[in-house]
Amino acid sequence: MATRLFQSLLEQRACSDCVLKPVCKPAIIDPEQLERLSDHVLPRRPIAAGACIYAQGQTVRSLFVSQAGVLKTETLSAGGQTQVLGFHFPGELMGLEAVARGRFRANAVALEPCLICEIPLSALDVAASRRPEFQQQLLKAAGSCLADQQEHVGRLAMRQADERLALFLVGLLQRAERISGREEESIHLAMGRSDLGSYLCLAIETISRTFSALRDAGILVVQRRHLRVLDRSRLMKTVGVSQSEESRRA
Amino acid sequence: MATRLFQSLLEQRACSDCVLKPVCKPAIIDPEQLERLSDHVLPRRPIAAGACIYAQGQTVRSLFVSQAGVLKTETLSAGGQTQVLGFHFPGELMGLEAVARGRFRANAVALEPCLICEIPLSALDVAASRRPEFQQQLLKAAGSCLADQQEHVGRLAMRQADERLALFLVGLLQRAERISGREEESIHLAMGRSDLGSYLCLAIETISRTFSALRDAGILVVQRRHLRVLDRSRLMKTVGVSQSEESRRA
DNA sequence: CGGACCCTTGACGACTTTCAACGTGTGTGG
DNA sequence: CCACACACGTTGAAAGTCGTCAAGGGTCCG
Repeated sequence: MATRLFQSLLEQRACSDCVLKPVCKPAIIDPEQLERLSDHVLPRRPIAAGACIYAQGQTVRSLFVSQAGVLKTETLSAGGQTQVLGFHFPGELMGLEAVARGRFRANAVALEPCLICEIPLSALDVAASRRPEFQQQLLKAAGSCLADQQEHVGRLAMRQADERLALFLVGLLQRAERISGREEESIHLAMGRSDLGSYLCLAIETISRTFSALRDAGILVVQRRHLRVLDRSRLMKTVGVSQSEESRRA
Repeated sequence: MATRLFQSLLEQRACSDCVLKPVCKPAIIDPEQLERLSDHVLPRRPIAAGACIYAQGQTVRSLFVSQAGVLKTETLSAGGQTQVLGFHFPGELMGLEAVARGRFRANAVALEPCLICEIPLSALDVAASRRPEFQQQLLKAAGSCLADQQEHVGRLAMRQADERLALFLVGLLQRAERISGREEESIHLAMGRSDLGSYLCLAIETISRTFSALRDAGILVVQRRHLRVLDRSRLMKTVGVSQSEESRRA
């Protein structure tokens, strides 16, 4: 065990030269904390698209953060159907929901080639004992995950399909803009219609139709997984004001 | 600030005589940890039904655990509508989702008379610095919240209304049985149809109709908020096997 | 006893799902 | 280099479920 940690120390790369550093908002907010933690983060590991970084039922030994690339988490429900629980963008902590029971509750699958940082649970303890404030950071990261999940519930509560999808797209825009720091107008969807449908609890046909409706309305340009936002204000307005409500008011 | 903490120490009651102790699984798992923490938990406070223990937008200074009584958390969305995000049973940690941004994202409202434990964030720090393992407990509590929320997303993914409601009821049964330690057959709903509908993303009429359907099927006895489970196995079977699927197979 | 609130029930309409067929893009093999 | 297969995405038509509107019944409290 100690040898393993030692080995990881040998192989480590400092987080200070990690592209994640300015991005890693939810996972580790304070760059100073990052330095502390860097002693115990395993080296980043490249992951192929479609590969699994952890699987439902496995024992939890580490948490994960993507440095580059988007992942999805999905559970296999009783009926054998898969349910996409979330998408995880660079800098977002993964696996926390598993520590309570000690086993992963879902598969984490790379949607595109990824660079993954693995953080052994033992490293968290070490980091926390060295720097008590680190616990606060960790707690904030946990709170952030929880807040994300709650936001998703809020999305699902949007009754109409167009509201749900629009809210999701706005979220994507904002996440991308937080990273790049500038206003974005194009969106690349890392996930297919199938994953999107499962995530938003809509049939893939409904996803497709809703994209078409947004296209016909002149709000989006849709080319498979590449989107361009033509009318940002109307996209925002779609959230909370569904088509049916609009037509009812007219 | 220090005075305030000091005062809380004077008023404190030991968690060791807390009815929550054997119950407090998600919040603080190890009774020994409870002792540690007890030095810094504010005295329990009785809360009237309908009262608010924290409100959306307020600055977070403490986390909360109910000792007795169920609460709901709800957000006011842009449209002025409220969305129930969760129900919180005794022993479940509340407020964690707020620590990331520093402000509560929802109102926490008592559905019945409650006894609430308030845990100042500063107390968490103190407890963690005294006992490093406490961080693990806290992390598990956070993971537990996250897992609960994910389970709820899984519920919302159940397409049919009867599946969602049945899954919710099964969850209630299991929670009650975890606390009492014996098999329960009656359920008391702390929440009205309105909150239930918002939580499950269904109209209250649909909730009502679904209850009636379960009653007509001989699965439940429904008397307002008091339920009795007549046919547990068929209630379980309703989860994952909706009426329409059953009739389709027939 | 009246009123307010909560819950139930019915009818209708709208939205989404389902089933089915049809493009389109990509990759493999000839 | 082309042909084919396969996965992915789109579109159409029909059916079903749930939401909305409306009315009625039950319970608690003043």
